Formats: sequence, C-alpha cells, structure tokens
Amino acid sequence: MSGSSTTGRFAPLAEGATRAPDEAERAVLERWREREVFRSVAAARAEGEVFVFWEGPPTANGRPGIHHVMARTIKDAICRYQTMRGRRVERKAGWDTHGLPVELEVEKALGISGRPEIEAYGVGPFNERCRESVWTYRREWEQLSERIAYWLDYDDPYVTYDADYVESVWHILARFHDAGLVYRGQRVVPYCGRCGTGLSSHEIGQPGVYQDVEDPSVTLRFRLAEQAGGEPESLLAWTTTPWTLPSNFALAVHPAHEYVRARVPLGEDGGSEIVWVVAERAATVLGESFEELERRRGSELAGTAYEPLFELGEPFLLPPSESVDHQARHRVVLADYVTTEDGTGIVHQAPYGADDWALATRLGIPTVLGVGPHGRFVRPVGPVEEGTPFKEADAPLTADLERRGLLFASARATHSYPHCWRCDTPLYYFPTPAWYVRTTAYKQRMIDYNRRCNWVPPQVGEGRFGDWLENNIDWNISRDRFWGTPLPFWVCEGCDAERAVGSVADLERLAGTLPEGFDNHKPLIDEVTIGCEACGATMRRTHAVVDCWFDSGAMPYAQYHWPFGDSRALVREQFPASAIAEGLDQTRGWFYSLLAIGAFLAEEDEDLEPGLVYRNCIVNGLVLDKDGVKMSKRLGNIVDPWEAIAEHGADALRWTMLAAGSPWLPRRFDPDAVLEVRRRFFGTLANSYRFFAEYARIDGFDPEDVRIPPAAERSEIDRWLLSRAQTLIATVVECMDAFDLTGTCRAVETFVVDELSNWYIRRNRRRFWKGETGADKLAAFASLHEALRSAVLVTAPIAPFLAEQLWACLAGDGSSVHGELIESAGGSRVDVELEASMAVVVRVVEMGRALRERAGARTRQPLRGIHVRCCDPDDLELLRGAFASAQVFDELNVKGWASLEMDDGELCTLRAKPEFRTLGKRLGPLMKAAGGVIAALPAEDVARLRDGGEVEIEVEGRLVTLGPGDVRPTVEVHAPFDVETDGRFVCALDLELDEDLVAEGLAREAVSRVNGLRRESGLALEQRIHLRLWGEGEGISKALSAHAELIGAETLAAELSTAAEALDGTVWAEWTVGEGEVLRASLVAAEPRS
RNA sequence: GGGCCUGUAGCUCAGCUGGUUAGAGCGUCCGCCUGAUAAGCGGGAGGUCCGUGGUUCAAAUCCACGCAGGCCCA
Repeated sequence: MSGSSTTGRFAPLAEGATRAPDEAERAVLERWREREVFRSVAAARAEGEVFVFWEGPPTANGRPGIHHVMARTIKDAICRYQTMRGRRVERKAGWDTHGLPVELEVEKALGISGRPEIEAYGVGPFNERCRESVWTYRREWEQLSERIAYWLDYDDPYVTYDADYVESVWHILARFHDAGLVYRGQRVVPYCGRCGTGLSSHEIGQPGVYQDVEDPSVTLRFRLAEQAGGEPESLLAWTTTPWTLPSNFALAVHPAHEYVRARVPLGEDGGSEIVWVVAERAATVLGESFEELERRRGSELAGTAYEPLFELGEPFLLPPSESVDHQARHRVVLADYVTTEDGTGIVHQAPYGADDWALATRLGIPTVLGVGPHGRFVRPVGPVEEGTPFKEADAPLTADLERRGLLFASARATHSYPHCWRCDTPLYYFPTPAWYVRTTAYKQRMIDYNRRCNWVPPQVGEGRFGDWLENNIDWNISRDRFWGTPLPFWVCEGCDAERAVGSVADLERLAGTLPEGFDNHKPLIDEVTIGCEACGATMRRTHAVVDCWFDSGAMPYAQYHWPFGDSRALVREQFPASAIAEGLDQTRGWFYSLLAIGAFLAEEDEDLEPGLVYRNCIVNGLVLDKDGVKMSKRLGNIVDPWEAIAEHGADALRWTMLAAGSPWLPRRFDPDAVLEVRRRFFGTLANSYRFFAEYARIDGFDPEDVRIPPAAERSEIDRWLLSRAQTLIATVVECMDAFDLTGTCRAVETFVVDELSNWYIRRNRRRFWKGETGADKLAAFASLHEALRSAVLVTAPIAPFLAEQLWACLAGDGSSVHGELIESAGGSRVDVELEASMAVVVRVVEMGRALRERAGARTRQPLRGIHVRCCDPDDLELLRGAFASAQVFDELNVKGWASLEMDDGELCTLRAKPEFRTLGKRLGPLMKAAGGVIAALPAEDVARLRDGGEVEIEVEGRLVTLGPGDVRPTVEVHAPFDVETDGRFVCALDLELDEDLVAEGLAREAVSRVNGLRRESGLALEQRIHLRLWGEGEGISKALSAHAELIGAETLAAELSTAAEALDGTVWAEWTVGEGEVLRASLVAAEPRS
C-alpha cells in the first residue's frame, strides 16, 4: 500500500487514507487477502466461546443496492465486535438461489415467457440456465460484500440449490410429513390461463397489472327454495363475473347489516315479486317503487336455502376441511367481508376468490368447477360449450339467465381488474392444489419461542411479528414452478396414498434405481416413481417445488447438510443463533421461516436445544433517498453502492449508516452526511494520529521505554485521558452487547472529537514539542498512544479499513486490529473524581469563553482573573484543586481566580429548586404550592439544606419538612456587570488591564505574527531562526523587552535582537498591533544546530 | 379496512421508565487559531416538541381522538 514505503511503528498515515479512501481501502483488502487475515483471525479464536451468527442468504436475483450495504454493515459490525471480544464466530456465506425471480430473469434472457414456452424450451435446459444465472449475481454480491469488508467465508458458502442442501430440506420436509403436519389442500391464486401458471403476489404488484376494463354488471334472482306465497321470492346478488355463476355454492350476507324484504313490480304486465336486498342499497337497486315488507339482520338469514342458477353435477371439488357438508351448499352464509359499497349486500360465492374459498373451507362446503386450469370451461354449462374461454361465457350465460327470468338487472361497469403482466390476459382466481404445513398446530409454541427472543427494536417482535404469529395460518409451501427444491412427496395414482422421501439414498432404495445424471432437481426427479406399498400402483412425485422461504428457513441445518455426514455436532453447536440481523421486510420472510421450521424441529430432534431459534434479532429499516423517497428504478433515485464507495470509501458509508439514527427507522441516504462523517470523525481521528506520529517519530518514542512513568504517576490530564478512554471501552461494550450500534458510534465520536482531539491534544500540544524527552513528555506520548490505541480498537468493528490502517501504523508489527481483543474495562484507570473535576472545568471554561466573546476580549490577551461563585461545595472543592485551577487559567488565559467562593450574596443569591422527582411523589397535590415556597426560600435555609440540614416550610397550612435531597441549590444572579451562569456557577471576568497584562498581550500578539511569518516563509517546524523585532510606540517596545524570552522560545528564535533595522537577506513584515502601535519583524533561518 | 412505526430548530436526528433552562451535528451569523494546516476551534441567533382533548401536583414523554407521512398485510 502507499504507506508501505515508510514502514514500522508510527509510520505516517498515508494521505490517501482520508483523501482517497477507495484506493486506500482496496490496498487494505489486498493486504488482507495476501496475509489471509480473515482466516488467521478466525483460527486464533478456535478455542473461544461460540457466538452463533447466521447469514440470511441474499436472493441472488438482482444487484445489491445501497440498502444492502447497511444490512451487511450491521451484520459485519456485530461479528467483528464479537470476534474482538474473544468469541469464535462462524461466518458462513450463503446464497438463496431458487425461486421465481431467477426463473423470470432466465425467461427474459431466453426471450421466452410463460409455462408453455418454458416447457417447449425444455425444463432440463431451462433449469440449467437458472443454475448458471444465479452466478452472475453471486459474483457481484461477493464483490460488493468483500469491498465493504463484510467478512464471510465465501469459499465455502451454502447454496440452496446444492444437492446436499436440497437433501437436507427433503429431510426436514419428511420430518414434517411424518409428524402429520403436511396436508394437501387448494389455494386460490391469481391464474393466467394462457401462461398456464399462477402468479405470485410479487407479480401482481407489478405496474400495469390492474387495468380498468368494462365488464357486465348483472344482478340476479336466486329463488328461495321455499316459496312462501303466490309471488316469487328471491335473493338479489350482484356480480361482474357471470362466468363464475355456474360454480356458485353460497350467498354471503353480513351478520350485522339489515336486509329488507321488499315487493317490487314485476315487468310491465302488472304483477309483482318479492326480493331481498341490504337496506342501505335498496333504493339504488330497486328504484323508488318498492314496498318494504320486513327487515331482518343478516344473521337471521343464515341458512336460508335457495335454488342454484345452474346444476353442474359431479365431480365436486372438496375443500380441505375436516368435515365436508353437502347439505351446506346453496344456502345463505355469514361473512364479515360483505360490504354495502356496491351490489346488493348479498354476495355470490364461487371458488374463484380467496375469501370465497376460505369460507368454503371453513364451512366445509363442496363446490363444482365450471372453469378449469386453462381458463376454459371444463364441462358444458347451459349454452356454453366445454372449452370456451371463461370471458367468452359472460354473454351467453347472461342471455340464458335472462331467458329463464333470473336476470334482475343488467348493465356494464368499469372496474379495475388484474391482467397477466406478461401477456395481458385477464387473470382469474382459481383454486389450485397446494401443499400445506400445519403451522397452526404449533402456533403457541412459535409464540413462546418468539417471546424469548430479544428484538431490536422490541416493537417489531411484540407488535408486527407477534400479531402476525397470533393470526398465523397454515403455511402453503408448494409452488407450481420449475426451479426450486422439488417437494419430496410421492402420491399413489391408485389409492392416493402419500409418501415423503427424506434422502437420496431412501429414494434410490424405494425406486430401485435413479436416472442417469440425477441431481434432485426437476425434471429428472419427476421420472422417479415408487411402487405403492398399499395398493401396488405407481406413486408419482407431486409436480410442485417448495416455497424458497422454506429453503432459507432451513439454512441452520441445511448449511451443514444436517443430519447427514458429520453435521450433527456442528448443528448442535450452531443452534440456536446468538443473533441474526436483517431488514424489516424479513418479518414475514426469513424471520418467520426460521421460526416455523425451528420451533418444530427443536422439539423433534435432540441435536437442537429447544426454547428458541434465535436469541437476538436485529432489524433494520428501509433506506430512502436524501429526500425521504423510496429508491426505485422508475424514479432513477437509486444510489449505486459502487459509486458511493468510489467517492467516499466503504468505511464512511458504514459509519454514516449506523451513526445517523436508529437503524430500524426508514433511513435517508444523504451524501452530505457521509462527507460530514469523513471530515468530522475520520478526519479528526486520522489527524490525531498524524499529530502523535509526527512527534513520536521525531523523538523516537517507544511505548516499551522503561522510563515511561506508570499511569498512576502521570499528571492529572494524562490520567483523565486514560480514564476517559477506559470509560469509552466500557460504554462501547455495553452498547455493542445490546446491539446498539448507533450508541457505539456516538460514544466513539464524542471521545475522539471532543475529548481526545479538541481537549487533550489541543491542551497538551506543547508537551510534545517542547524541551527534552523527559518523564513528562514520555507520559504525554504514552497517554496519547494508549488513548489512540483504545479509540482505534473500538472503531474497528464499524470502520474496519481506517482502523486497520491506523493500527498498522500504531503497532507497526504487521498485526491486524481485527485480531485484537477489546478488553472489558476493569475500572483500574477510571478516576471518577478526575472526570468530575474536568467536567467542572469544561463548564467554567465554556462560560468564560462566552464572557470573553461578549466583552471582545480575545484569548490572546491575558486577564487578571475570573470570578466564580458555586452553589455546591463539592464543585468548589473540585475547582480549588490545583489541577482544575490550572486548566481553567490556562484555557481561559487568566492569571488566577479573581475570586472563587460559595455564593456570598453579592453577585448572586443562593436559591433552591425543588427536586420534583423526590418531592412530587411525597407531596402530590401540594407540589405546586410547595414549589413556590421553595423558590422563595431564603439563602440561609438553602445553605442549611445544602449542608445536610433540614428545613420546615409551610405549604397551604401544612408543615412540610425538607431534607437535603429535596432541593437542588441554584443561583439567582444580580450582578451590575456581565456574568454568565448555568444555575450551578456564576462567572464573571476581571477585564481590567494593567501595564503588565497589556505588555504580555502584545508579546503574544508578536509571537502569533512572527509564527505566521515563519509559516508564510515555508520554514520547517523545527527550523530555528534569527529574529529581529522592533516596535514604534512605548507599549510595544516595553512588551518586546519584557517578554523577550517568551517570544524567543515561542518562535524558536536562536537569536533575538531589537535593533530598528532589518537583517540582511531576510523576510520581513510589519503589523499594526494594540492601540495603533506598529510592530516590525525581520527573520532569517539560523544555521542548523546553531 | 387491519397491524406497526414516524412527526422535536432551516435540514438530519437525539431526548420519551412523566420532573421544570428541550439537546447534538449540519446550515446560518459573528469571531478565533495557524507547530495536526487543501485542517481545526469558539460564540450567537434559531423551537406553538403535528393538532385537540384527557390523566397528573407536573406531559415532548402516558392515554384517547384527529391530521400528515412511511412500512407490512388485506
């Protein structure tokens, strides 16, 4: 890498590390690769406690986007951290390779579309293409994952299409089957007759699927089976799909709605009839001339029998219900989904709707299919011949009903109807055979398992996922597709017996022999038949493949080819997961499939520890663009991760993603935020190291130097830094253990930017460049070195590249930061009092700075003192300490305390604020009045309370005893000049200057000007100079002579003269300083080592 | 239609086991530094905490109902 020319300890950090991060990070990657760092770090943890991480396999069906950077960063940061805590983390990569999206991609590539065309192309070659297609994306995913330092074992990934993986899935499916939890049913899916395939919800979500079309809108008479009087009596039902009428099996009404029985005129010849319709729609449906005879709730109509419009006869399509009730056909049923927005409030039920089908299943109502799998009539119905496409039956059926007097009203209506996104054919909903896992049988167990899981954030687990589990329905695991794990279920042609096959060996045994080239995918597997043990007929495999969520949910076991080979011990160790981390969209996806499979298997097999499937589940939200809009190809607002990385590097993306807000909320991706992270945090951390390294090299600092004073013997400021560094590590450990990555980032940023850089380094710079290498300098070096080391350690899980580069420089021994240990803070260096002391200093300094700013007194001008009043004796004591005092004086450039006392009634008066937290509970309704009394408490009383005494007050006639914890002392300011207060301290500056102060101010001014000149002249840092200074005016001249030593030292002047004449061949300049006085300077480089 | 989430400074977000000066970063204005320098630092201004009711001595925080947005499901 670029920095390798200067190797060894404290080498300069390459410029590129912060300026050209892409290049610098690639160099780190190269080094990791060369030295096999990933492997050697893992090897070093071979004996460590196990932290079980499961990689949710990305679907290898599309390019990774910027949101994947976020998800993968979270996973990587967790694993890196755990590794740095000494744990052994198996990080096996995985790829989800089956499924519809892959098929669609291949169809597109081949220029074919739909089932018939795939079959014409050949299922074997088609699946081969699928298998290859997956690789295109696998490569890109691997490259991006590697680039962002998502450390995984990509050499030995689990791949869901691998024969071993598929075999494990078979085993699990067979376990489900053998436990009696698998059954065959029907599932209503949107179906395209032309393509011969059901459409997934994803496909239904495609743009253009729902189109406005004009359809018949017909209202029909369903004659009551028992006609009461002379007039014909009917239930009116409305539909826009007359073709479904032959398959009508029930009429649904809403139990709570009111229905009217009305007499309406019948045609023009004067007769009348009686019809039922929901009250709310009566006027619309019946017009004005109707006579209301009675009203009933829908619930009262339940069970009313009516005459079917058509009689189709057998065979019946039986719903997967425990008891089928043939008597239930053609009756009124109750359904909550009935609305009164359109129609008659009486809804025609046919098996071409999901609601309808669910109802039929629930009530055990058999139905008859008019239209079959190809979108054509499978039997003649009235005027409609067998083979008629369903849409073409609307007109003749309507005409037939009209002829028979069953058509009440007819119109055309425009409504939104789904069409096939491939071929634009209108879809129809159709019950297709499907295989289910009876998850409802162990729903409660899933709920219990889920309760034991710690969700980050909790509301996803309790709310979103918890509710979903409460409403669990059986899992439809079959997909009528080509590229997937074939369902290992064989069904007998003769007696319909089922058999599940749990391994290839079993299959071979049962089938006798397997076809050549058998690979447990379609199509060859479909050629394998088994003799039925029961009846001797042939058993054939069901044609379906498994839902690919089942594949990924089986990953804890299938990734090791469980239970085959020597996988058992591994799975025993790697189950349950310590943590998984995925996007919110996985709630109903992977989070569910893991749980549904795990909650079953864990109670079944002794390899698995029952109780839960994953201990922690860390959820991240969507990544939006910088304006909060979801990224989509259509809007062109997708952020290409490669471009973002090229510009900012992966670390900056990683850090920004985690630091910018709670990860589970939708996140805006704002490039400016990335820039800010680079500048503020990365820049500061890198510069802090550069500062350290520059002087460490000059002085040849060696952290092993025996002369370095032990921590306990170093100055307060050093011990403060070490204390803060150790506190930081404790904070990071606490946050990371709770999977609070954002909190981690913030803690590290605060330490590095505010404490290490802007306080410690700024306040201690001089110690690094002044004088000889004595104990104090060594202590400064050692302290800064250790603080940097801590900062880099805790940065490493989240910004692995920068941390690695810094570590390389800090350690200089070729070791990787990712192999280091983050040691839990022992507290040995944490000095609470010192930290408190510094906190007080910071408060006073901030107030002092504000005062200086307002007074226009720049820091360079020394002031005689600062007045401080405290209302807490502890604060006073802290400030009086030599360390704190010195810090305040130096930082504010004041000579001392003008005064430092407790409140003396002069600048301010001691007051009390009620401590609501304790008092509120005790006083309740009296609190408000008590607040007033407390605020008016005289200073003596407050002082007594502060010093531990008690005070009695009267509140609304009642005596209340106040103790020390009941009030917080504060100050009320009444000073005649400018003061600053935060309620705890009151500060004021003594702004009066005497001659000496002015002189010193001028001298400092001179130093500043000369150093500016040095800089402009391009002199090296350590270059000594000959300096000549002379002033015009009494003040400046005095200042120069009085502070010659200071000026000389600060400007590295080997020689300082004051003659009013420039040195030969020198740089010179003049400035106006102070009250219109002129300062002139002239300087020349001194001979080296003069 | 249901579930969940979000609404706090111009922007991005903290705070939310109820407790009295509501915070940070960015931006903006003013200033500083110049031995970390194609950086850095300080100070100031800026807020009906979405709205309306309620509970409470006390509400940004809890509850209810709205409004707006998002995600998931129907």
